[in-house]
Amino acid sequence: MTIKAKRKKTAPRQRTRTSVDIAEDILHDIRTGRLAPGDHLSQYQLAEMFSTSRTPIREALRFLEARSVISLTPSGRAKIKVPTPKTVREAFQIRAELEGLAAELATNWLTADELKTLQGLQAKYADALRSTAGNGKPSAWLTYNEQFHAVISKASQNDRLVGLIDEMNKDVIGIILSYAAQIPYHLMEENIAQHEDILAALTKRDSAAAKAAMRNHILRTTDIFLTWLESQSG
Amino acid sequence: MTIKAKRKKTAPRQRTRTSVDIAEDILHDIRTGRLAPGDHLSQYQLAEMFSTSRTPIREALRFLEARSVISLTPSGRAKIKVPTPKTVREAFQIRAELEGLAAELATNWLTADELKTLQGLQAKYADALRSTAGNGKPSAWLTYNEQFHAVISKASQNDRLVGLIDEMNKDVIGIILSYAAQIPYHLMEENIAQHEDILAALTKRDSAAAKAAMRNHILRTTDIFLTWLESQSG
DNA sequence: CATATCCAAATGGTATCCCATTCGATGATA
DNA sequence: TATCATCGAATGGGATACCATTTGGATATG
Repeated sequence: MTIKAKRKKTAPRQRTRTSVDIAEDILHDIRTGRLAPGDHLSQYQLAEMFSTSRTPIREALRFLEARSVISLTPSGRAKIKVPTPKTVREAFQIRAELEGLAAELATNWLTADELKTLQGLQAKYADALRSTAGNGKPSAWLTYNEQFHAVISKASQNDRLVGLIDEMNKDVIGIILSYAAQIPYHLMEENIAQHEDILAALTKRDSAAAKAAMRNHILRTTDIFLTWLESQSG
Repeated sequence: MTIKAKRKKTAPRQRTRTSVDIAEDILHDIRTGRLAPGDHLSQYQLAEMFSTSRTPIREALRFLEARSVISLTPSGRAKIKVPTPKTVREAFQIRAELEGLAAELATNWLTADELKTLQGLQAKYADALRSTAGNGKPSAWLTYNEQFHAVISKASQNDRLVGLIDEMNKDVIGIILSYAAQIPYHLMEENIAQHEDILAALTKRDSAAAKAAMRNHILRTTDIFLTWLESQSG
């Protein structure tokens, strides 16, 4: 009773949304490698894995299907989509456009505070990137990179755009970026300058330049990444 | 019996995917006005409406939630999102960028046949638009417009982009465009010239121009539409 | 060894229950 | 009369059990 009452006060509505939460959890498991692209997702296994019944699992799978994270075999089996060079390029092409637009719009809205935040993130990003030059350490700079992009995205003031970018990050890009930790430093180095370019354009309130810099940044990174990826597998 | 047997032969696998079909049906009902923005969707009512049980309905709702067609109240009630000038502008801003990219990419891939198709559609579009100058007839030209954009989108060869554009069309844009039949002709007239511009750029294989023309077209149309909409309600 | 057959597993859908929360109308009170 | 409290119906999320169908592999057979 007491516990129940307390729970009501501290977290009044944990009631709903579990199926969406499960979808997010699955996404997270994909990002962290617990579930791999190509894996088949059994509803029963998932139900056990998340200590729940099939009902919410099925809803979560629909959710992921709508997000095109999974595909269904003709028989209905859910399979985690496998990124190919083609789909990666497609996704990044779109992301370049979307984030370019975000940068363009953000130019009008970024506050002095946010610009300062971006500068701070950029400094930490560059530091982290340089300090991991040798070792293939996990992902210190990955976080700063994500935050850098997130601040700009949010500042676009276009909620739907923010949602779309976020969705793409969770769905595809994030999975891809998890490879990024393995890319040699010298290939990533130019990213620092690209972030500087973006920052400079934003500071000057030059929306066209900000857009161009952001597009260029993402497109270049795509090329670097795909070239590296091919050099690994080929 | 006979009918049932026949159905099994002609359409062997109507088995799966009904929940997604229901989602599409709901979308369709929204587009055609049977369901209106702001409506609350009761799982029980929908189940009855589609002669099915709650389970597929719930899955369909997740699907629509992932597509952000509906939003959930804190209690979990599904509500069809109501487009506001802000969200409309947001959606079209994104669409302008996405279709701009599609036009840019399509420049490299469009075949002579497709260009011819576009010219044909453009002629029919202009005709239909002019012939409905007076009366607020339903939507003869709407179809040609959709097809015109669809051909370009497909020609981008970026499947994910095609999916995104299609999704946006079904989710928001399509609903908005249903208003378009009511807009006076003189406001729509310049759309003909804009389509010409796009077509010209595509014919000249000028990807930058095609992109710019497409963006301009969509952005202008957004302004016209929103201005008109405000003049109606205000 | 190749092919045909059969069965277990998994899926989608249906039908009920159950519980917690929310909504709404009814009725009490200031 | 207006506001508030209350209680029951409606609704949503979840858990099970069951069924028909499809798939794919195991098994049997030529």
